[in-house]
Amino acid sequence: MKSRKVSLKDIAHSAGVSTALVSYVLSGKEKEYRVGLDMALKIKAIAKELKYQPNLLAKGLRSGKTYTIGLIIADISNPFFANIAREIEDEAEKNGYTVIIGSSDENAARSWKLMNVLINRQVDGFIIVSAENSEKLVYQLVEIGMPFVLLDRHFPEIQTDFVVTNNAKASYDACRHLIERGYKKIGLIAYKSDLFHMRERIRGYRQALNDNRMGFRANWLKEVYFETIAVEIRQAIDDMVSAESPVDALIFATYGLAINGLKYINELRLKVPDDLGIVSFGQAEVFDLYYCPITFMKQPIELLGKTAVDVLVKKILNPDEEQIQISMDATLVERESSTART
Amino acid sequence: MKSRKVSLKDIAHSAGVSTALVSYVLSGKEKEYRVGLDMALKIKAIAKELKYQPNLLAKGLRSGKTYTIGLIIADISNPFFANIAREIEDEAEKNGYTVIIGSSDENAARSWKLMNVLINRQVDGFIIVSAENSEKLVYQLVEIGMPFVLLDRHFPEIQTDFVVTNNAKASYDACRHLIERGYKKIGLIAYKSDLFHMRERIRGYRQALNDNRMGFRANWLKEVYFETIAVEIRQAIDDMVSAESPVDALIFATYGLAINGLKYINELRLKVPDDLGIVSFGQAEVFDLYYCPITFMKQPIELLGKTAVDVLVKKILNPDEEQIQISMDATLVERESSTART
DNA sequence: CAGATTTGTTTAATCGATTAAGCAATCAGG
DNA sequence: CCTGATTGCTTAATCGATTAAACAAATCTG
Repeated sequence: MKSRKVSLKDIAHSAGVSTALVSYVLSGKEKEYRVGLDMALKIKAIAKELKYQPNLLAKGLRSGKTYTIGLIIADISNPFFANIAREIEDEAEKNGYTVIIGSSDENAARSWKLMNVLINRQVDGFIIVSAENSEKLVYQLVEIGMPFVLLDRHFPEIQTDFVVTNNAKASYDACRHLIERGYKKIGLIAYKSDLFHMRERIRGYRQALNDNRMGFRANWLKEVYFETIAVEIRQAIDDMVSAESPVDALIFATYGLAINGLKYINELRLKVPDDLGIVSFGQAEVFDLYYCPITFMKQPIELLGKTAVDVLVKKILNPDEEQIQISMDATLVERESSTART
Repeated sequence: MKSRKVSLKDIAHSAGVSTALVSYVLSGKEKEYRVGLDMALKIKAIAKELKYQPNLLAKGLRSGKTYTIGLIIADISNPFFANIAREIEDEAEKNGYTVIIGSSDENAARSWKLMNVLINRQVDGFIIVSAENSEKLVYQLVEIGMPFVLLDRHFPEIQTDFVVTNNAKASYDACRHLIERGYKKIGLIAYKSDLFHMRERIRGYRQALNDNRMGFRANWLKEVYFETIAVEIRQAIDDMVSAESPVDALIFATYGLAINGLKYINELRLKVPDDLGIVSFGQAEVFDLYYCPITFMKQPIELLGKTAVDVLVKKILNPDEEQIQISMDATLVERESSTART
């Protein structure tokens, strides 16, 4: 049963030739190394008969290329990341690469550990959705000359390749949309974070309010900690709706915030959009199936994933390629949760 | 910038000793191979200073162990699989293993291709959520003596290790629950599939109807093709609700069916649970946030994932371990979508 | 037909680690 | 002081592939 693995040597032996010849033939270099036609055929036949499968470890060790991409994301069980992972997987396969995914839990230490495991496995490059305070990773990758692309989030003060959404604009558009629909007191719930994409989502919102001469109150903008989201978001919403000047619309800066927020809004029996208009970031089936389908900023997930892979592959093939920085627009998908105020 | 990688040889050179010694020390075998204490310390110090990182390809090549698990699932962007992948990832890490995930798209050919890529990468074992008609994979793995565990689905006619949910019971419980709540004409929408878990879900449903002397009509049981789910499910539901004897409750056999079905039910403006009681398999945020939270059969995702890894690791360590076949119960989580009929 | 060229194949080093076997030097015991 | 055990380290083979260099035989050239 346990038929030992078939190696080049076995084929060579069976054909009565050296392993070199077998290698030449099976790696398609028969012309280049002028292998005899009949011998080439014979070797191919034997390889097929023995069901030869190359050992990619050996290949990688020798060649220094593993055709493997390390993907570090926050959490594969978050649909945004799961979807993007799927796109990356598919695009990578098209390019002959395999993807190894790791979840960082938005935790810099875990990211660091993951990165090292993957480096030791000799991945050819990284696609990274950065966790907070993980600049160190980026510097490390630069230092060892490892190709990488930041996805979805980047550090503006560090020069790197990246593929991201234009978050300030997305947030601006979300807010402006609510304004146009007649909402007057628009709140935003975001994560408490120094990550640029989150700062941008906050900035875009503030900007839209300003540009449209809308009022703003401190309790309309809430930043909650990722780790304690469940409790904090309740306080945040309580505060936003019960204040002397309660919000009439809410923007959720991420999918996770929306899920937690909507659950509590349901508990409070607030009706969307009559009591509260909603626009959210992220995307998932839940936005369609909510009793009042949720207006959301649709990020170009497919394109983000595909582009990240393409950029990375380009970088792997030519590390001296000049820096590639791509920012894509999100599009607003209007549903009933932001129906016009009368 | 591109500081070449540090190898054992570099450390050996820097310490003025042979690579063997370095290897002994860094792999913690200093006692066993009686390395001098001061030399051991010196080597460790140099390794740390040079920031030595072992090349896992070389290690794997030499030792025949890569501490890598191949995970083949239907689709990482399906929350059920994403969640289970996450559990597997975490449990694998605890055991010192890295996971490589591939999505098969419920496609046997793609599964086969994926399996081979992973075999070539010398994974130590597989966790597989089988696609239809992929018995061949199982036979292949058995033949080459590769440890593996089937997850979520298994082939009853093939003796393998597996970790699954007791689907007949789950389905039975789902149906009985609806019966107990006073529903009289209960339908089931499943996938058209020979996969055992799907047959079992259908069987459990039929059994529950029988045991409770409930009526049954052919148009209450629909099987739709995975590939054409979006159109087919509309026909199916049309047929089920508009027949001369329309259903008053519906069981969705999977998450994907539920999503598509609920969308159409919304379109039809059918009210849950008044027009239609619902129980679904699968699990996701959407069940909580639907206007009428959905009663569902909660599979023990965490335990399924964890157990699959544990079983696989056991098999890897001791391939002659006797067969491990584990079936776990799903629990019914009651929400408003199956509120009692008056 | 001698020398140059081409053709077809082998030899052996290499990637980075592991590990069995071997070899000095030191030490203990008689 | 000799013998045998112990300690500390080195040598070299190995995992499975790649590939530069060498080599022998066949073919060409003038």
